[in-house]
Amino acid sequence: MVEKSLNKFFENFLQKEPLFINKKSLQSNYTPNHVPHRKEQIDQVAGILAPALRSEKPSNIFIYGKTGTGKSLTVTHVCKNLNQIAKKNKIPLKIIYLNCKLKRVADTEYRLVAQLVRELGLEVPSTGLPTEEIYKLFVEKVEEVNQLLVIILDEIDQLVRKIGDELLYNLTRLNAELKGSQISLIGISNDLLFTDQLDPRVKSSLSEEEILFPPYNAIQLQSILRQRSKLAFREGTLAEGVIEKCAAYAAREHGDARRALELLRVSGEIAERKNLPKISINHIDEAEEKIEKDRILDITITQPKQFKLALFSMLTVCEGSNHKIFTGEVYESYRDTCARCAVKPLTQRRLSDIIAEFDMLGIIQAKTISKGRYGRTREISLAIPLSLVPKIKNLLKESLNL
DNA sequence: CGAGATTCATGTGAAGTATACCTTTAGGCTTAA
DNA sequence: AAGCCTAAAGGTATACTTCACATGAATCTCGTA
Repeated sequence: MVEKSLNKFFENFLQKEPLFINKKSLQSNYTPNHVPHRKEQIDQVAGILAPALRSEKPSNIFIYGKTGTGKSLTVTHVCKNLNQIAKKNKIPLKIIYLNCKLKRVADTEYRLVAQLVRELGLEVPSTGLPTEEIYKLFVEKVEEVNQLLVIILDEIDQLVRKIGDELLYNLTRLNAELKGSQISLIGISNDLLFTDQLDPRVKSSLSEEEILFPPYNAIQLQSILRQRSKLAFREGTLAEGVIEKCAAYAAREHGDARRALELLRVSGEIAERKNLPKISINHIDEAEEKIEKDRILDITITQPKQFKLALFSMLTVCEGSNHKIFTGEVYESYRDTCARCAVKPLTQRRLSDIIAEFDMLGIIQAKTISKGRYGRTREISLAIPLSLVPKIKNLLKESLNL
């Protein structure tokens, strides 16, 4: 019985005209052949990197602009082309892209360099070696072939905020040790004021060239959406005004094109699931909710155990009280939670750091305040919709065996 | 009444510890000459 | 004697703990008007 209805469901699914022709073109890692409204920046990046084709070291580049202004896209687009030409003409050129905020991948100096070595095709242990040694391995591996190496460090601001700018200094200094090869760095930052916090030496060598990416305006966003949706959807799937609304939503958030595209894609998925032939304006609101929800759920389930416990405690305390909550309360609740699932609790010192990390992730907002006679603490409030709290708590409960 | 001292709860930095993993080295065993 | 394997020794990065000091405004204290 069940089998039969399931069969039918899949049959129907197959017969249905899909809304999407090519969903990939709306996903955030997609690189279109043509990048609109970024001609100037593309030319700049290309101009700076071009000497690589003559085996001269290109200047380091520092790129900044808000999220979704096409920074990564532009750079990968240029590099893709550069790589093709280099390959065709047998020019030794290697381009490595690294996202620095990935937890447990590139969030410390050791791990970042280790990751670089891995990209060059050499397995290295996750811990145990001196950082010096890792640098040495890296240099050796680079020197194996006389080549130019372009390293793209995305979201570099997050990394430096966490571990300082020494890493960048070391990287820029490596060129002095290299004989046949040379390294160029491309730093990408979402924080416009980031360079101010850098050591002047690092700053001057990292930003030999600087490129600013301004936000897209609503008109530009619309044209981007049109271009991509032509690839992604069957004709006539978009109701009147859908693109305009997506663009408007994204323009409201400092012209974030990534968000606009995501809105469109998720709207499409929602419509498809509902068996509707068209995407309507209402789906966009649903999509916005879903995106936010997915983002938060994704962050929560990928946290390490102690972080989950801490989050669970914060949610519990927040639920139970209507005022802003403080570190002390969270810690008490956290200890209870630990006791319930037989985990040895961390110290308050450590919890304090964990809370600060959640603040960075944007799950909560934490502000240190002084309550005068009653001490000093963090004032914590949730940065997620209240309606989501029970769902997250359940998820956490499950994964913690509570 | 107001200036300055006090106080509280926790932020925060530095140094120390536990753990998991790494390489090196020394000793013991086997093997081949 | 040379080669190979193994286990101990000695090293590192990372997550965490311990210790000690810093913070900063509400509250208290006490001198003065």
